[in-house]
Amino acid sequence: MRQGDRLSTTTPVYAPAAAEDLLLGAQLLRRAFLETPVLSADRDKVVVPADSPEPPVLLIHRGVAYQSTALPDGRRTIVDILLPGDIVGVDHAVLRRSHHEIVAANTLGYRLLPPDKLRQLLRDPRIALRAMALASEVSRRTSRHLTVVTRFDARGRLAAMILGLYDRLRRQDLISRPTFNLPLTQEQIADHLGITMVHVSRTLRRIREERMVVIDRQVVVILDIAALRHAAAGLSADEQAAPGKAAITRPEPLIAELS
Amino acid sequence: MRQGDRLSTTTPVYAPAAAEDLLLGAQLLRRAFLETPVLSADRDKVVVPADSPEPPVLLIHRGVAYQSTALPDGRRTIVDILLPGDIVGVDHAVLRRSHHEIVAANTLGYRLLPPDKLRQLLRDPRIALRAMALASEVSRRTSRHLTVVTRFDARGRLAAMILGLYDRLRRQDLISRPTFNLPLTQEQIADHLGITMVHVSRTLRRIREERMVVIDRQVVVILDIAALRHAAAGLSADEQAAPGKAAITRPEPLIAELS
DNA sequence: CGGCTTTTTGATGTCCGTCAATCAGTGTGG
DNA sequence: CCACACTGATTGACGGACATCAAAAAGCCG
Repeated sequence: MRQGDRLSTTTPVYAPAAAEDLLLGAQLLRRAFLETPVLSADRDKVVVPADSPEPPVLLIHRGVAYQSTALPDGRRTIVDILLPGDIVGVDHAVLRRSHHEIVAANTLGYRLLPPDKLRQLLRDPRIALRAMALASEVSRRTSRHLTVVTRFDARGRLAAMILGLYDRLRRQDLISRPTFNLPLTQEQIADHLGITMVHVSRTLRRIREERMVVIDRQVVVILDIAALRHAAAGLSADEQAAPGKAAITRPEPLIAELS
Repeated sequence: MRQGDRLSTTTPVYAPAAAEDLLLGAQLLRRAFLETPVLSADRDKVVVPADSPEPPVLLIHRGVAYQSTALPDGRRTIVDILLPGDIVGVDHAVLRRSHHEIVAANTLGYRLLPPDKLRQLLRDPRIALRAMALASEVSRRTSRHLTVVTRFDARGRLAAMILGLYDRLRRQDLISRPTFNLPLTQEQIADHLGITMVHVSRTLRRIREERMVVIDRQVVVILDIAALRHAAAGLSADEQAAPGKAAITRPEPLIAELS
């Protein structure tokens, strides 16, 4: 199963009539990225500042980043978490300024495409379709997160977050077992879920005691994925990514590198 | 000031290099819509069901609609509120199924564009750019709303909602004074802001007593817009839409029809 | 070993949810 | 024209989930 299959069969969310073009568009866009060098950023480094003019599009190659917006009172919201393979900011093709800042959560490898280059690529309708699909995916993720944050308590939010990350990592073939690396501090998790750091800590303890998930030192181990899905119940369960109940053996995590 | 100017001067959010194409794309897309008949839906009518296959794109012509997702336990989240002039669902060009359902909040006039027709239009790079811009605008609104909902208390959320609607209506030239029609029940407002109906009622009373905003029977009258902006402080204040302090004279509201 | 960040835990308060009853407005039909 | 039903809004009492404040413990690194 290579890149192509993934798009058309494993995630059948796209219109059949557009599938072929989308596939080609994805390849073309990827090719354009591959002509750019892999850049690197350390933890907490701001890769794309907020309000930066002519913001680039980026492809996460390795590591984790997040998009955030700051409020004048010093608080912030982490709007989205970015994983290897994610393409962020396709809308930068049309925007004068970026809305969010993009920050490396750990050591990050990424590629940049300047916006005029992207605009040029978008002249190809297949790439344009692909860009729409990428934008749509982000938008779907955001609105899902919105639902989580408005309707779930801290436990449900945590469950939904972990499950969401797990499913995304699975879909990208970056992990095969229910355990992975999550390079976020509890404060960052708090800023993502709209609760306080203190409450994140307490809630983590709770779900650990429930033998649902163990999160220790940025390593996530899902113990009972059924319970996890139950706790995050009601979310469009995508497609059930894992067929059977996950019985973990040894925690041997870490997010793999993107090909 | 007609349609064109608005895009380039009144809302200078788009990249200069793309401005001209965006403008043309907007015109072309609009033209395509204008070839379709104006349909009509009554209050509470589901215009686009959730999960509907081959979902169309729509242009709101008159009235207000909202996008929502239901949870299995019967609760729902109203993700976005749609006003006259809004184009919703450009990502339906690539999706096999719609994510949200779209419901008329009051008597609604709208136009539909089937997805294959949109795909065909997207072959024109200018329209593709315009579609990206539309998607970007929705995404910006959603993430702003996410920030509001995660960081503000009920009073702040209400303030942000009212202010957001006010600014959008102003920008579309649908109102000129700080008063407008909001055809949502308190329960719908609650589902949008992630609080309960009961608490919406209490909070409305509170901001009324503070002489900030009066909302009675679906008519919103902003009494002190400075206080409102202060209560919703910290949001990217767009451009300050109203230059001076709004001193209302007579409440004479109602959302105008789109040309 | 300091000095730093990150996590943990306790005590206390509050915003908001839940439950429940009442009220106002609108429409319906006898 | 007045019951009647129905939806939407209002208000009170009470409890709980989460925030805040504060301090200490645990990692981490030079």
